[in-house]
Amino acid sequence: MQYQGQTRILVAVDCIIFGFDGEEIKLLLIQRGFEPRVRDWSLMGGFLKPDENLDEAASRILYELTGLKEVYLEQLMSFGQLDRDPVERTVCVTYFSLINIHKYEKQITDSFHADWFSINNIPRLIFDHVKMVNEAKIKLRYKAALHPILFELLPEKFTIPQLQNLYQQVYDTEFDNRNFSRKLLSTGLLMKLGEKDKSSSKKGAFYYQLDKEKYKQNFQAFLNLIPNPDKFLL
Amino acid sequence: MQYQGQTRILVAVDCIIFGFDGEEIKLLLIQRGFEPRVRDWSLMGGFLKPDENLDEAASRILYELTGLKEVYLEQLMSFGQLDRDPVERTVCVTYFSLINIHKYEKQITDSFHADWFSINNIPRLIFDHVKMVNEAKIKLRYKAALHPILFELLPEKFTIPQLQNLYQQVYDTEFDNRNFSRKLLSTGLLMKLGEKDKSSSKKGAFYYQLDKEKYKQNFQAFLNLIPNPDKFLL
DNA sequence: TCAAAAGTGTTCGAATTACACCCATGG
DNA sequence: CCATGGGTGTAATTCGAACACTTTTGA
Repeated sequence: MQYQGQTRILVAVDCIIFGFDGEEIKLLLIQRGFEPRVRDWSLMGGFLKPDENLDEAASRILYELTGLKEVYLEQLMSFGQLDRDPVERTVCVTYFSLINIHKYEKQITDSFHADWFSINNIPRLIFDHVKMVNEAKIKLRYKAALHPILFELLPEKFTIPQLQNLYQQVYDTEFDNRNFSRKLLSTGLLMKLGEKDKSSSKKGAFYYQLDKEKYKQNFQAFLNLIPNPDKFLL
Repeated sequence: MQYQGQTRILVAVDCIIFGFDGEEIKLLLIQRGFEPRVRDWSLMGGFLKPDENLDEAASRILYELTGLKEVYLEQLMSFGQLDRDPVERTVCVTYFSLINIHKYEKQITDSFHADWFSINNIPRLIFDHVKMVNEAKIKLRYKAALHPILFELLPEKFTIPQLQNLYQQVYDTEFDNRNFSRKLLSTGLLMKLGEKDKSSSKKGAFYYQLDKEKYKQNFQAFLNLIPNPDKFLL
């Protein structure tokens, strides 16, 4: 049984994948392997299959192209401009993903002609992918101002200066390190480890780890790490 | 030219329409006119046509069923569970809308078997529409905690007690009226009128009006009207 | 005259900001 | 021994929460 007289349309799923290399926020892009616009850079995407729902499609696409499972993945929004794909009318549901860049294996990058690009230096993208990236950046700022999601971008063990740098990149500003670490530690979400990371200073910075339990429980809590958040939202 | 070997799918657009009658938050629902589940209550929706984009489809649907144009309409999210529509696989893009209930003409309600339901007393809905409504409620709380969108639910002229009541309904709590009006007026978004509304008290409450210019400019501003917002978000 | 809602100010405590110095270490 | 980044404490201020009384007027 079917609905009569209605038009069926291609549905695509595209993923905006963020990473952080310790210096900059990065975006994972692939070089398109088919026409039109072969070799142009593009978000990772694919068509929705008849036997999968939207979240499954996003996970599949992410897995096919990065080999990663169980990563942070959240629906962003849908795009349906008539001419957004020159080949054929396609409605696109986008997801944004935060991944630990170090878990991402290099060989996959190679085999799919994928590459990380600094968020501030994105190449020309196909279709309306730039608009998608911009929406994702806005949502990332929103969400990260209220929820501790940026931990998803870091390795298991990280230092406070690393984390501060990450926030500074996301909000494109500088924070006072004393206030930052005080607020951060006051959340009780972090556990200090014995080790130090000596890669970025002679003194070394202590590693911390997320308290997974509290992280899950407090996910809905405000993290008021960002002073004057209204400066940065939308 | 078309993409080969891909499945095309029905795309629907459903609208979650909020109103406020001065007492309660309401939801506009229609009685479905066709099988399956004829006469069951449903969100207003329709299928995406080949010549319209998503926003246009949502506006059209809203217009067809309420006669209203230029109302607050924002994409919520998309739903794609395999079995969400028993007739045929359908991906649904939802929008939520805030309308001034008094602008909504009664005759249209009648002709479409539509009706307003208190948000706290929603009838059984078809498919996954309850899930959609819940997502919309969450998003409404989020958005209204950061942006002055609830004015969209009120008439041109409104009183501060009315507005406070609206916020109290949205967040299902009570606010201190002294703090509320102080914060509200400090935004500079409101202009006091000479008239009073005497319908709800003997003393009467002054009408206010939005300063449209400032409203547009300050749309991105926090309205910290809600104490402890983290209690209410998500 | 009284009941019922509108309107207004102050005080207190907490939270946020601004700010400067010592520490540890590798070179 | 010194340059570099890591780490900590305090004072001043702002901001938000709590709280109670007066006003108006229709019934």
